[in-house]
Amino acid sequence: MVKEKILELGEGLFLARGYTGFSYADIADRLNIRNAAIHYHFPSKRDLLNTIVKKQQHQFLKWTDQKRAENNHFPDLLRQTIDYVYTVRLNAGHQVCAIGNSAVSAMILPEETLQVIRSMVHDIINWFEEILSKGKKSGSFYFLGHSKDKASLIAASLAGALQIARLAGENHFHIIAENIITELCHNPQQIHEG
Amino acid sequence: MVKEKILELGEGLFLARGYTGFSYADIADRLNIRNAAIHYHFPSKRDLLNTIVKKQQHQFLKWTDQKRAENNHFPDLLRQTIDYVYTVRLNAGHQVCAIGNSAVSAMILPEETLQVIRSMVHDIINWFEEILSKGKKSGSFYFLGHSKDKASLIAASLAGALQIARLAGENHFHIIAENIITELCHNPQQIHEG
DNA sequence: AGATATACTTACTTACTAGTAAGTAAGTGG
DNA sequence: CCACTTACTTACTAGTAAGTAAGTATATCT
Repeated sequence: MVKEKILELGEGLFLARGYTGFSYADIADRLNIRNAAIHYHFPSKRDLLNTIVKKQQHQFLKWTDQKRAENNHFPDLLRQTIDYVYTVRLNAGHQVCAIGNSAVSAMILPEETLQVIRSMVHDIINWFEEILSKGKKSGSFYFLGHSKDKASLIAASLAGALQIARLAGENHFHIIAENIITELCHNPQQIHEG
Repeated sequence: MVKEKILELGEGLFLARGYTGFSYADIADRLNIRNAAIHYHFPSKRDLLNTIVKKQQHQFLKWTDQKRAENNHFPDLLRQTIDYVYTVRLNAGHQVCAIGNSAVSAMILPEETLQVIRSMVHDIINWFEEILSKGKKSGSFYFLGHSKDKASLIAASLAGALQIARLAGENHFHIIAENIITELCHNPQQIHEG
């Protein structure tokens, strides 16, 4: 379906070049259709962007629901989340995540889209919080302070890591991600007990 | 001087709206001059952007040289760095840092500018590394792994924090920044000694 | 068979983009 | 005082942006 392909290409272009960095012509050229065909499916660029971010949010929420049911080991769940939300963007060729991207365009983005993005930020932080607090209780994770604060720190770190990786090399992302996981899984008592 | 004002406005607009998110007209309108006057000082938009990022890099390097000479307490130095590089952007009204911004525009930015940005990424990471390794030796900081890796984690976290703050509220930045500092300054031995 | 909906195309408009060419007023140097 | 520079302006061009109006082929419903 063409509509689906427009969405996929639009998503890729948005995450790779930002809202003002791509045009309907970019999508039309790649699909070998005319500019107006995109307007048929998405009357305005705002409509397109809105559909893209809503789709992303929906997919993320569906994914977390599924993972919750699977009842995985918490460090695995963290790793899987990093893969699903961030590493995918790294491998898709110079993309950054929707949050980083939207933050840059925030002043130009339509309010409707910003509301979706804002709720996505909370969805991601809440998901990390859920993993972290459960993982802390079960003894898999060790960290100071509130789970919520640690969750937003991790969300910020990974969004930033994706950007640094894009400028300074892929390995930066993997190093940062491993650092986050190692720190979380490290029991401070272990150093002084052995 | 007009040239200086163009640079200042250009910097603000770039950090607030991204490279493709502002035009010469935006600057011209604000300074009540004509579009062509900007072209007189900066023949192309690439020239303008290049001057902006080079200026930022120069200022940062000058700042770190000065701070090195002052011989501050390391946690204070970290705090001052966060203020100088990031909090300024937060207070300037919905800006993000040059790294986050450039990462989003990376595919459209001229190679010349990307080279400056890439070296800025290294400058910032190297500066954090310097503070961290010295602070660790002197007993102010406690962390696992290499200083270099921790430095890039902190640079990523703060860049991401600025973006999350822009979408979800200023307090997010301060919470994340405090979390980073608290964790670094926390001696794991202290929990089990008292 | 006729009406209607779907999924486009062609051809266009309006608005804005970066960038340029030519001219000018106000200084500066010899 | 004349040549030249600085720092612009006016007026433009070429290209691209989003968006629209009108037409068309194909499939579906009745």
